[in-house]
Amino acid sequence: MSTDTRWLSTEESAAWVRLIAIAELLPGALDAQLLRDAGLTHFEYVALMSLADAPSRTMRMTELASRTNATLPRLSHVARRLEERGLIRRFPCPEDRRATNATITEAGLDLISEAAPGHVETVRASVLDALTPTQLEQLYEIAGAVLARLDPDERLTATSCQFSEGPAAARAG
Amino acid sequence: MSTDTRWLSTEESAAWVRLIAIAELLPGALDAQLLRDAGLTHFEYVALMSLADAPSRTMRMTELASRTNATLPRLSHVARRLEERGLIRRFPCPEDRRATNATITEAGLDLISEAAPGHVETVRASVLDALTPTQLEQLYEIAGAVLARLDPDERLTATSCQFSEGPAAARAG
DNA sequence: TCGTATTAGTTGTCTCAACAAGTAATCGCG
DNA sequence: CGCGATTACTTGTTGAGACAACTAATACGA
Repeated sequence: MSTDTRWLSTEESAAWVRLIAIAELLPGALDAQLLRDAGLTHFEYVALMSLADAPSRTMRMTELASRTNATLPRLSHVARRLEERGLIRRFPCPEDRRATNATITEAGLDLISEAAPGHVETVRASVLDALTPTQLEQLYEIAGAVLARLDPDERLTATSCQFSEGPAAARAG
Repeated sequence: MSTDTRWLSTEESAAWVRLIAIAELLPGALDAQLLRDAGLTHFEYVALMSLADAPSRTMRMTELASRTNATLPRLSHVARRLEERGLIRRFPCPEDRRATNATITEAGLDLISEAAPGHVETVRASVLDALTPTQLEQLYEIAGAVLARLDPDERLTATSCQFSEGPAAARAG
């Protein structure tokens, strides 16, 4: 019955409580702003951004699901809704006709281009602007160490560029 | 149209992507372990722990909702399910008969006592054991700075002791 | 080349959370 | 008092995600 549990020290408990509070609050804060200003959940925003950054603005459903930490059924439902709104298009993959490719449309690019500034502003206001440059570096290292446990094959962090002028640049291509 | 957006630098973007990946993955990891080993969601576990740590193991629904970042309707549904399972009990508050008090039962205390070691083990395996003592201290400071933005009145971090021998101690009381 | 296993996605079912509306008790002010 | 406003909570409805079952296409071994 393993009564030899290594309980948390005061320091560990305090840090953990704060981390879990962030994990609880952050998704809601991001969803709230994006839903209010662009009618998109954070998940939909990330999915659209991933497509915008992909070569030919196109990606396989499986690949997109992996990058966004979604199950394939979940992505399938979300993709149907985004397609109904005209933000993406789906078509069978020529090379492997089992597969489906998703492409972001012009309307989708328009939407994320409009949404990006407000989202970046929220990211700054809720997190980044609260940290010193030193803390930003520390956060990078700490989060890297944690993700080595939570996401060993780096599915979620493989995305090249989620911000800067990503969407606008994709636009020009 | 505010074209003067301060886009994220490379360092900011990298740290942000990692943080958001953690916020995405951590709740699922905690839910998975607790559901598998104790039949509880992480939310239910935190709610029960909050009650176990409260004076007389009792708390007002509104207070509990605030501490767990739940809306009152959500907590109401969850409390009904927990009550049906015999893990908590609800009764009208004597002082203010609009209010409802929730108390954790003996069965509830038993369950979280059994669940706590496995949960702590998961917390260690997924986060804490990946960090050096220095990084733990840095995480504490960083998370504090972020929560000053996300949770200004410290609703989520007000809980005294979520770990160590909290539940067992409450038991003796 | 036939048949089975595997891969890729979609669809259906159930559970849960968000939102809105409803109920009941208390407060506040004339 | 007494009546509207507020507070505390519950209930009903809608929508989204998890899981399992299903379809379709490909890979591969005999």
